[in-house]
Amino acid sequence: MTVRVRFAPSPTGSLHIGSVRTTLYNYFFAKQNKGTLVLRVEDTDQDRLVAGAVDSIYDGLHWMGVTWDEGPREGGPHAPYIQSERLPLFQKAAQDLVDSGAAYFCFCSKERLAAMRAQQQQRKEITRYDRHCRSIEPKEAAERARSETHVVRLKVPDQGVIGVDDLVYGRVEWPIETIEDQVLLKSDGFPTYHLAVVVDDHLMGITHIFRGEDWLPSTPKHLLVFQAFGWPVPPIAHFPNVLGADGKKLAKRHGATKVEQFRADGYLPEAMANYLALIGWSPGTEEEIFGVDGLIAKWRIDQVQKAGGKWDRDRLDWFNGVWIRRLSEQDLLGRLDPFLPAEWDRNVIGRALPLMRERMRTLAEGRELVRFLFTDEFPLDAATQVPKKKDAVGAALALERSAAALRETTPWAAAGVDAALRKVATDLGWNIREVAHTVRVAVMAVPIGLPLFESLELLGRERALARIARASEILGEGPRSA
RNA sequence: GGCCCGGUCGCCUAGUGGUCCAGGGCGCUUCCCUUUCAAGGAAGAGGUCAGGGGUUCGAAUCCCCUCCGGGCUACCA
Repeated sequence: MTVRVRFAPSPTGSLHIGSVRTTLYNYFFAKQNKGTLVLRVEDTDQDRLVAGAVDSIYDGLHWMGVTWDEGPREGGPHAPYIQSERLPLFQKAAQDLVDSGAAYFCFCSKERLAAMRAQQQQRKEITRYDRHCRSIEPKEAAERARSETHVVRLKVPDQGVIGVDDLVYGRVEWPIETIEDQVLLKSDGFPTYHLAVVVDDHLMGITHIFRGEDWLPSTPKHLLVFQAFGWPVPPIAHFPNVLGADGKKLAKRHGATKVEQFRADGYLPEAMANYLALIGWSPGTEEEIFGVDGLIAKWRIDQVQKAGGKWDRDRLDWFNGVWIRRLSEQDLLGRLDPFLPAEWDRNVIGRALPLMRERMRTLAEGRELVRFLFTDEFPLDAATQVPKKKDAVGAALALERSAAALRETTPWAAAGVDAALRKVATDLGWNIREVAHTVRVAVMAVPIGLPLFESLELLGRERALARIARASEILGEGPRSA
């Protein structure tokens, strides 16, 4: 049997990092089994639709390198792949269940339901539907359904136990009396999630149901629906949630949660996939740098963790740095490009690249590292120019001597700059670190960054001298203004 | 409240009865390298394996209880 798995996002916002992890696992499984991956858009809640959400799903997943075989834009043998375009299928399915006596029409108003729930809560009872409409004669119900607004509810058995052998969580069982007569078809004619997933997973020939842990509690509902139709239940697995630092499901308040945000911040898809895959899965070895191909080869569902994993930005940053360093210069330059202003000379960037790559954890950081090469407009602070244990007068002298030395340096290259500044240091009785510090701040504004000598080479003699001159002026003003 | 799931260093995790007085990675500390910062190298701190009872010659690993955390509990997905 060919493996067919699906990922079924709701277009209710831009692509969440947690959904990406789940999708990745589906993708790995499909690929390693030479199976088919299906994208199905579950837009059965018309109130929560967000424009552009499907674009976000496509953009985000494609950026990550995930591809699928069937979907809204790809088409396929089970089209359409958007649930709102499959309404007749769900309506027929619901009607079949009513006809077979497994489901019934319910005419209760939302107000009655709300009042009932409030009462139950007040009496500290379990809040669930009281099956008020379940006793209406089918004939009468069918008649009323013609004119009255109604929903279709599942007739849940009175008692018993229902369970699943989850591929990750193992055997999980629920007492049936804790499950209410679930709404299958809403009054607007749309199915609920619980009807739609079951019907579509069956119709689309899905062989393995993989989804996030938060769906585990509603699995018995789905089991009951499968049962009502008399359909076989495919193997099911739930994957542990991705959590925020506080242990709760990762959400907006925890910071960035959208793929596009990470993309915009300069994270590489390789790093995202690598990092994400390792939340909730481990190869069981000490290897941890994996490309997507490696993940496809190594990922195994029986190695998936049950406990949720917390999001750790530092670890992501580390993975990103690792992947940045693994890129060829050519490749890295290409990735950097969209992060750089168009007017920044790419040849200069290319020359700076070897200096940058070990210092940037994100592409955006890379941009900041070379900013000083392209703009003379940055704030200079006299105090930071002065090395520890030195004073402004000394720093001014160091700058003056450095400028003089650099004026003479030929050819204008890092090695010569190195030698020249070392000589200045010796003459001054300073440490080269101290001279470099002062010059660095004069030229780059901050005491950290790319190596100074190479940076000066890239900057060019004239601009370097101009900046040193400017810094000297500011240094001279320093004591007076202070 | 009810149902369900989970609980190994701050974080991601290895570990499925002995080779574990618990291993790796991130982060942290120190040192080396060094013009800064990184990267790289070396060393180190950090864990009553949630707690308590069992079972067993032997338990992080099996059983029970407790505690803590989380998810779900809609005509949301």
